[in-house]
Amino acid sequence: MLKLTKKADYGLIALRHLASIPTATASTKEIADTYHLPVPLLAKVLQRLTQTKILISVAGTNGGYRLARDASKISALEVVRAIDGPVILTHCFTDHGSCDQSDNCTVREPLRRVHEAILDVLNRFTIDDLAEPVAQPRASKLTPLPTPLHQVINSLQPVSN
Amino acid sequence: MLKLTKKADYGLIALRHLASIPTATASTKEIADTYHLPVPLLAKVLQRLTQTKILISVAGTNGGYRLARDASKISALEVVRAIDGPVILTHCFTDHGSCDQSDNCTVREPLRRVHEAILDVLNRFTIDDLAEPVAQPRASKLTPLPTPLHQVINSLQPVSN
DNA sequence: AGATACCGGACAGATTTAGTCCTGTATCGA
DNA sequence: TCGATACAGGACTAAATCTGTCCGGTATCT
Repeated sequence: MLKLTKKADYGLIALRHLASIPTATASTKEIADTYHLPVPLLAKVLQRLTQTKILISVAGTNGGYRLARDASKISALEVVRAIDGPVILTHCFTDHGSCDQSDNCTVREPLRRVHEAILDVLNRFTIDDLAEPVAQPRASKLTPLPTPLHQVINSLQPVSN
Repeated sequence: MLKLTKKADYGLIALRHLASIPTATASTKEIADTYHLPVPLLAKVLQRLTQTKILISVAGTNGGYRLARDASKISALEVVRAIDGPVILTHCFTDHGSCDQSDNCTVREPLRRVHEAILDVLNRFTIDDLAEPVAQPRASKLTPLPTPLHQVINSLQPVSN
């Protein structure tokens, strides 16, 4: 759980590809072949990205897709939403407003903050970031509950959905 | 996509409940009744939390569950992992090491960082935070791509899985 | 004992995701 | 103008996952 769908993966891979190649344009088949992705599925993903104004499609021979704007202006959040629909951490948010009839779902507000923090991470991450891996190795020690998250979360820019 | 399962929700609700009540102990039925949750399902969740040393179970009449340690020492990440299994942002990480045979899955490393940032958010968030909602209204304007995430992510504590 | 309550596996239904198929339309180039 | 290329998009199937139920079993308190 709490994972991206393969479609979202494929979308990010494709966008990164388009952001990296000199021609800036590639067809579904080209991209699918390069990364060994199922063509029809990738096609659908790219169509969706086109509908949501992230890609521009060019029909006909030598056609394909290209980014609708600069890679630094396309956030991972936008991509994920376009492909998978709205991001939902807890069911409370969407369903019928409140959990069951009782509004003693006391965790809702606190979870909203976690939710927003995660959205913020995705919102800040752009296709540009994907295209240029920093690739510096990092220490890998699990630090349990390091610093209070309150301030961290409170300082974040609100992001809906 | 990118959402918690209901089980994880239930677990968090139950833990928050236990952290809030004076007796510090409650049975499955009590909790389920309070929040209108399906008893057998919640039971399974609580069992899992017991297996993973987050809860302590007390059998017999007037038995139930209580937190195995202070609420401030139980992170949301730990809970989610206990209930839903490892958190996986991209399939690349887990599957067969590399996507397909080709290692041109160029997005893997960058996505790992997003992944870690999200884990970090969950890791810092504790049951304690759940129990004390700050409940201050916040401005809600979507700020697209505010600040470069590079430094933000680089400054985070590494968390595996 | 007997009632309460946890333990844990097996199982069924619903939902979501992954992937395929097929028909249609637009564009380029010969 | 014809034909190949490539996008558009709906319908459909299969697999995986999630949700929820049912059951017999064990521990503990009164």
